[in-house]
Amino acid sequence: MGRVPCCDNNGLKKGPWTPEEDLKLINHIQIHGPGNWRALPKSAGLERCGKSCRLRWTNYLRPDIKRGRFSLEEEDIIIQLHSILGNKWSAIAARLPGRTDNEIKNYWNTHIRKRLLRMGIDPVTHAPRLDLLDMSSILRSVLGNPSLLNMQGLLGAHVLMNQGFMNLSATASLLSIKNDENPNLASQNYAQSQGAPPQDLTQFQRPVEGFSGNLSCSSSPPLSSTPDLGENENLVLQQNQVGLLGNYPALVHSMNNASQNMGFDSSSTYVKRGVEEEKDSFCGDLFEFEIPESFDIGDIFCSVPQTF
DNA sequence: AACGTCCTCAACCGCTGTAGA
DNA sequence: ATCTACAGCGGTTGAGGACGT
Repeated sequence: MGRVPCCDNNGLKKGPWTPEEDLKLINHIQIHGPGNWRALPKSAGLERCGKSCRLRWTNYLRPDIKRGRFSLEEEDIIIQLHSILGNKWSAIAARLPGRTDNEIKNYWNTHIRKRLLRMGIDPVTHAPRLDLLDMSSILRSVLGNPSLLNMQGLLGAHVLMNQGFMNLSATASLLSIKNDENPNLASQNYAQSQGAPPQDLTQFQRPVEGFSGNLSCSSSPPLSSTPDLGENENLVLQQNQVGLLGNYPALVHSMNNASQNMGFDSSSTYVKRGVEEEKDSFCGDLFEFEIPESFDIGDIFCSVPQTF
C-alpha cells in the first residue's frame, strides 16, 4: 500500500492560489525562510498542504524567477541540453537561471516539441525522422540513378540508421544491379548494410572501455560546456538532416515530399495530436550508435567526412 | 453573438530517493 | 534492516483564454 497523499486530509484547499494566499506564503518565507514545508501551512495560516506551498513557491513566487517568454538563446540552450539530458527538466533548469523545471517542461511540450516535429526531427532522439520518408519515391529515385547508391557516402550511414532502412537500401542496390556499371558496388552496399563497417567511420566504432552511452546525430554545434553530466549520461547529438543528405537531391526531394504528405509543410501550424504522438513513438531507435564517454563532441564536427 | 476547438500553463498526482529514527 | 517523513522529480490534468467558424 502506498503512502497516504499529503493532501488527503479534507478541508485543505486545492486549485489556483489567491493573491491573499500568495501574500501569506511570501510573508512567512521572508521571515522564516523556505523549508519544513509540512509544517509551513499551519504556521503561515494557509489551508494548503505543504507540497502545494512548496510548488507555489518554487514555480511561481520565488523572487529570482524570470517571467515572460523564452528568448531564442534560451530556447537554443534548452534544445541542446534536452538532446543531452533528455527529460531531466530539473537538470536543464539548473543551467537556465531564473527558469523553473515546470516552466521549461511546459515550454518544451507546447512550443519546442511541436516545432521539432514540424521540422521532421524526432523530439526524443533529436534525429531526423526517417519514418516520415516516402520510401517508395526514394526507391524510385535511387533506382533511376544508380550513382546515388553509394550509401557509404551517407556519412557511413549504416552505423547511423536502423537495420530496416539499411536493408531497404540494400534491396535497392540489388534491384538496380542490372543497371549498374559496377556490380560490385551493389554487393558492397549490401555487405555494409549487413554489418561491415564503412572505413570512414570506424573511428567512431572502436569499443572503449567503460563507455555505455548512446550517441545519435546532431545538427547543433556542441555545447561549449556541459558540466556535471552523470558518468553514464547518454550523449545524444543532433544530425543536420540537410547536411547529411544535402548532396543527395533526390533524397532531399523525397524527404520534402514525405514531410508534405504527412502534413509537415512549412505553412501548416500544427499537427493533430494523435498523429503527432503516434509518429513520436515510432522512431526512437534511429540514428543511434555507441561512443566512448570521454569522446569529445567537438571532434565529430571536425572529423565527419565531408566527401558525400 | 454564440458556439466549438485548440492552446497554454499553473497546479496536481504519483512515484522515487534520501535521511533519520 | 525496516519504517516513516519529507523533498523533489516528471507526467498529466483542467481551467481559462484565444481563435476560428
